[in-house]
Amino acid sequence: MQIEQQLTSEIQKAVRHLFGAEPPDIQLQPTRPEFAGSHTLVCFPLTRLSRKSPDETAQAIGAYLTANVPWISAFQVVKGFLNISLSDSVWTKVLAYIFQHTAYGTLPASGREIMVEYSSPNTNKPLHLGHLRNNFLGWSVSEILKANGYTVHRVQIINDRGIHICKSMAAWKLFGNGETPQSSGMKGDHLVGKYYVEFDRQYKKEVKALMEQGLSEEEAGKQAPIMQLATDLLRRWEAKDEETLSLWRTMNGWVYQGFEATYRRMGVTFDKLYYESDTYLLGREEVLKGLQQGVFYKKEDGSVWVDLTAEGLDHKVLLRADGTSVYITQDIGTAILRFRDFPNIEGQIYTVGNEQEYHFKVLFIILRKLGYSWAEKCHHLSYGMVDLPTGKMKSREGTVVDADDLMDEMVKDAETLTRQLGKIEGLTEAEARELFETIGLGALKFFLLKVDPRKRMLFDPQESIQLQGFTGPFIQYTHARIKALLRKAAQEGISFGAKGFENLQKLEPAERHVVQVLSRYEEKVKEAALLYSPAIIANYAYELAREYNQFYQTIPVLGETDNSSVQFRLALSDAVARVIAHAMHLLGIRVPERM
RNA sequence: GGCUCCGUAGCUCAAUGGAUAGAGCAACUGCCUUCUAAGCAGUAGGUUGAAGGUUCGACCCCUUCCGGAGUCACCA
Repeated sequence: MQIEQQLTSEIQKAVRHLFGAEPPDIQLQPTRPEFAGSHTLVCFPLTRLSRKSPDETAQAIGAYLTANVPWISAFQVVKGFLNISLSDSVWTKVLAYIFQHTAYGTLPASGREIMVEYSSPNTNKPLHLGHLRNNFLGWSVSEILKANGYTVHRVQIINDRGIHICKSMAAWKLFGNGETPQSSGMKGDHLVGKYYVEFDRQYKKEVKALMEQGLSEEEAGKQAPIMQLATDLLRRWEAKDEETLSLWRTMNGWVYQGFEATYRRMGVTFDKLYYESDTYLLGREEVLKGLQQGVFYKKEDGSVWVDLTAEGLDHKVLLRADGTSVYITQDIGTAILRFRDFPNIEGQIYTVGNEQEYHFKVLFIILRKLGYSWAEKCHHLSYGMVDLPTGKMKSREGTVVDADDLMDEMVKDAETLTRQLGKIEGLTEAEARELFETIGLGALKFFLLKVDPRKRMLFDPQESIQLQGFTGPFIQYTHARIKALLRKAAQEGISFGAKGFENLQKLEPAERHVVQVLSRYEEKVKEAALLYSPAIIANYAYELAREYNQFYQTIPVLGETDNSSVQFRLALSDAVARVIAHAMHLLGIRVPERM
């Protein structure tokens, strides 16, 4: 895929020859569809060299190119823009290249290694819509980095200890009557989540009662018996009280079983799990070392701080007066531990909501101050919250869109529509189920990934998820359609290959357009990695599918009489199907053979 | 209040400083006797929050304001 480079070098030659000067950056961009041509040269920056108007400059370069470069067939000047048309033989060669490179879109291994963290849930409640965005993003960015030649290690840190799980434990002790996932038939994470909500309900009741007795809200909050039970459980946990540890292990075990089912359905996996209960004491040593090196300072009360005013930030506590760790201390320790576990990684990517931007800014500065050069390559993959029409999601109050429920609903919708359209004929029950799953999850993932990760997005359960238009199923459909076409070709005994169309001289505009979009794929894969943005891939996949559908709708493939054209169109279709499958794979979305 | 992010069609979202700001949904009109109509073609819908500035050229960069969100915890 070196058209761009070759074209650039020809333009540089032209500029040197015509204006006798070394050209600055050549600005090439795709030609807008309403004009003829595929590449557009922006001529304004060249006017300083040419000492001519933009139009005259463009005219001169265009004339030179068409006269001297055999594969440039035509040009057109529009208001300082030089639109360049390449001969169709270039495009047939491009297609031949893409068709023959089965790994098109996957860049060669770079030998570079990187870690991506995502998910990292608390264990007191099931996963919700926000986690879905997080997991799909983390997964997709990992795939995109792999396609860019990286070796990727996917990890998460499971926040399995702390007051939140103790709250669920407290409520379960009080109201659970020994309920288990088996006895209730509930998924483990949902069962534990139920008691988390139960805790909040009871807590509010108690606080209200205490306030009616004249206590302040703060005081009432502390004295509420159920809160005292929870903090007592936390104390016992830290003191390694066996009974408490046992309940903790049991309830976390329920949650993990539930999570596992959810992750499996989401199609998400991890290479290594870190548990906060193992890592929460880490970092203290590092901070003490930093204190000795004079990177940090100690206050009279014994607490340890870092001064970030030079970086335009504030002072930040790293160890409490009693010597215990805070959140960021743990993260310092965990980061260093991970670099010991994976010595070859050059950096870490943290998929965490944008409300923690300040935290990660501080974390990376501290790691740099401690002398870890890899801190430069640490990146907070920050994403915006998913809003509901009703406002913010609150786990405590149970006003969340549950991940399992949502996936169920999506798959059900997919099933309803698929049946309505009569598309399950000839499928076994198992195949049909798999198809509903593929479509439903494809719609959900695509919906969450097509938006720029940084942006806050709105999720309207009633209207947001569609199966038509700019959606995953639209792209899946295009893929299935091509597969049907290829099956039919095989049935009719038509085989095809790059040799079959090497002499094709003339292309239809619709054919040319599809090849042009195909030729941009690798650029997009690089760009997506650079920006950590699956949205770029999603938008590209949609553009490609749309372009192909236009072709498909207007140009016959198997009905064509000219054999070279049949060969070309089949190869084109095959290449589109493969690139769609590749792009969707980068998004973690499967594509069906039929739908 | 300081800092960060966001503000684009009725709604949800696009647009490496480049051409007449594009899609989908919703609304309206066409196209299944031809490879899958989850499709295609078309109509309508915009003072890109506002005002200045830089530039040959600004949704994009700078300044100020308006509106929204987040953060500034010895919670995680």
